[in-house]
Amino acid sequence: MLKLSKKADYGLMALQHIASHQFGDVTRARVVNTKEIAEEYNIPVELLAKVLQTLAKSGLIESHNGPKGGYLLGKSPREITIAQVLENLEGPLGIMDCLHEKEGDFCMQREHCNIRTPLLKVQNSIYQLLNSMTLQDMMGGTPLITIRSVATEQQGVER
Amino acid sequence: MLKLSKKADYGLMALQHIASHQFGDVTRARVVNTKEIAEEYNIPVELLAKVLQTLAKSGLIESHNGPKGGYLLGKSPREITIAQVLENLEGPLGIMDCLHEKEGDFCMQREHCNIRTPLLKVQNSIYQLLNSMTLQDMMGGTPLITIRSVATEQQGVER
DNA sequence: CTTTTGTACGACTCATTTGATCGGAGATTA
DNA sequence: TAATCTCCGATCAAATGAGTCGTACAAAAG
Repeated sequence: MLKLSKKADYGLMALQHIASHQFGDVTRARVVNTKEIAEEYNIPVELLAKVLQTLAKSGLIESHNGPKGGYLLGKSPREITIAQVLENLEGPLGIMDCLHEKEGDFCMQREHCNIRTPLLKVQNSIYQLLNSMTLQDMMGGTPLITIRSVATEQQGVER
Repeated sequence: MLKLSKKADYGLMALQHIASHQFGDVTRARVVNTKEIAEEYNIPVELLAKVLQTLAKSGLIESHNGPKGGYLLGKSPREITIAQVLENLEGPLGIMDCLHEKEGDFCMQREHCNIRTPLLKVQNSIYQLLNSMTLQDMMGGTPLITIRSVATEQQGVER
């Protein structure tokens, strides 16, 4: 129920990985390639490649072609929110079809629908939640060796 | 993305309908049957029937058999939350598989997963949101007040 | 300049989930 | 007691998503 798609999962993992390596050593930001990420997290390479291509197309990451190539973050980790990632990979998020449909394309129940208004509020709240959490916030919670330097210099999620 | 299933939609509509008719006249609570609801909202009768059966099995509504039979609310509208309805119809809600799996059934990425912790917080926030909104809030009476409290009460990740 | 290595990109196939349907069993009213 | 209306479990078809394959392109190495 309300489960995220694999593409979304893989995309978030990859972004976290790229961000960690890029900010672990700022002077010479490491370019990470698809194969490296795929092997690290046991993700099918071709599928991950497709995900990264989509993210690159939207500008969240930059692709560098050729040998020694790979991906680099396109924006600051503070500017990349979970909502952005999900929408880029899976289209606009809405808990109901009719909440983001165009005019004249109503669902069968629209006429007497009695749950549209309350669910719209729920949807907005969820979006606000996802849009308030950035990639930066996601880097603080996992004490990995490679990103320890990052964790010490900036604390992530505050509540 | 993050779309609710048809069963969930139909279930919420039906519950709202049942609650409205029962709440409108408490002394002789009207028993509404499947066909009536299906026609009102243009829902396939057989599918709606299945949804109502599931809800009845969990105790959220009571089924009365025979002619003049139908369904009745099993609990107070205040005690029925959206989260309860969704979980009864679609199983435990989790934005990721690994967040409610049993021991020894880890996903492939679990070993080096770097997004588990932050996403767990997101999931908890969403659950809290859905569990704080009741059927009472969804009824026509005073939707604005109750819903607004939910939106402001959301315990998201603030920065 | 040629070769080699690795990425980018599109189309395709397969599996899982979801939506919808059918026929039978049980219960209540007349 | 019989007829009618409902609940209920099992089954089938469609849609969505996960994953794969093969080709084209770009850059570093020889």
